[in-house]
Amino acid sequence: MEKDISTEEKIKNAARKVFHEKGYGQARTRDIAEEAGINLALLNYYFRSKEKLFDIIMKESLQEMFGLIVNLVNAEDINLSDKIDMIVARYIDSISKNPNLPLFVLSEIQANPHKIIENVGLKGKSIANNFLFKQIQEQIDKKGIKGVTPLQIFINIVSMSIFPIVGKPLLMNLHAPFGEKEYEIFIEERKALIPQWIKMMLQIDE
Amino acid sequence: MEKDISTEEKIKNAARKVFHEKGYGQARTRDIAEEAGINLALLNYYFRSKEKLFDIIMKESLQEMFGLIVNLVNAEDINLSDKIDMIVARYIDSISKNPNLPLFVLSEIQANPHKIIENVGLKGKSIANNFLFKQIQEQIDKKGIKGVTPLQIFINIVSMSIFPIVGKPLLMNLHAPFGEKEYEIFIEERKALIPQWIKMMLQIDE
DNA sequence: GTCTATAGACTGATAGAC
DNA sequence: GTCTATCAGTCTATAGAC
Repeated sequence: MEKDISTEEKIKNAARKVFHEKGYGQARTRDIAEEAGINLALLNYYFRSKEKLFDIIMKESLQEMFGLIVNLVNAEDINLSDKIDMIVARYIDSISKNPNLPLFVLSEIQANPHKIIENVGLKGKSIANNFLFKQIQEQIDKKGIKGVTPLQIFINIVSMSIFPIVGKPLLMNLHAPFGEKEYEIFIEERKALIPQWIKMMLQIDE
Repeated sequence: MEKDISTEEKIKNAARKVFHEKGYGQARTRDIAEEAGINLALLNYYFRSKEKLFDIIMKESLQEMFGLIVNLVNAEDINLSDKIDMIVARYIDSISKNPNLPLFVLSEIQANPHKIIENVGLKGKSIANNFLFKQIQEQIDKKGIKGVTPLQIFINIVSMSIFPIVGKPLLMNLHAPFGEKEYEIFIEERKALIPQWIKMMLQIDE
């Protein structure tokens, strides 16, 4: 199935998988080479070093994690209620397909905050002053909700969507009996529940 | 300030710090020894190997993360509303003091699920059927709330409390201008807001 | 471009003196 | 118990053949 893609792409796919699973520290270039079905030397031929390969994967991973909802957040032709539905659905679907992504990004930043943020280009970008925040603020003002900011609501959306997926192994071991099937149902239920809860917080009536 | 504690304790404190920051893979035994102010050989004298030392720290970390609220969750003499307040406050305070803890635990489980769960004793324990879940279920039944389970609510409490602390570095870089001071206020606000939101979900009137 | 073989650096762990 | 010195293994990276 990966017959017609370039060697470079094969290595990147393998690197993404291994880095996401093990993290930079525990990932071995040999693992990546083996996973890609090529020789170790070839990895350095294409990417010069483990670190350079990592930087590329990290940059793409950040893109993957935030690019997901950037369009949605900034869209001016979608009303707040629909937008909440769509952000939750998109986050849960996307992270479910790539469950290691958030923990990879977050823990690498924790292990090496300066490097990731400076070298991989995250500096200066801001999520404040986007259209979604404006829509939330309008709703807060309209209903006279006290003490709530758009950022708080946004963090709630992200928290409630991502955390149960990030914590899947923990959840499946702590809440027995909880098999794959039960977990899937649990997440599917959340896809409907989270928007309801967010709208409750913002007093959006449907 | 650490004059009267044993060498063993000094090493454990150093190990906890280094492991929590860097994770197992990127932590070096030499870093731990230096942080503890002792020689590398002494680390192996007390703990035989990096892995054994890690297992001890991981066991304690899990204890730290869950032991926190076990008493609270099982307490039969605290009503649901107060319990929600206390769980949120305790989680936020404790994780704020030890912000690397959750990501350390979660990402090590991700990197090595079998090992952590089997070797470090997490198997068989269940959070279902505790008194908090019973209290939440009663409230759900009483109000006739549809489609919501105690587990969903519990995950919401944990998600909304932990995630903003875990994601602090990201948050502080993505939502400029956001300094230490602003972040502290943001978290302090959440301490009051999260219980309100949870009670909203459960239709608890105060 | 892709391989084998190996250099060179780092890391965990131990031997042995005190 | 604590140290210095060092080994043995592993890892990244490269040289060089094809």
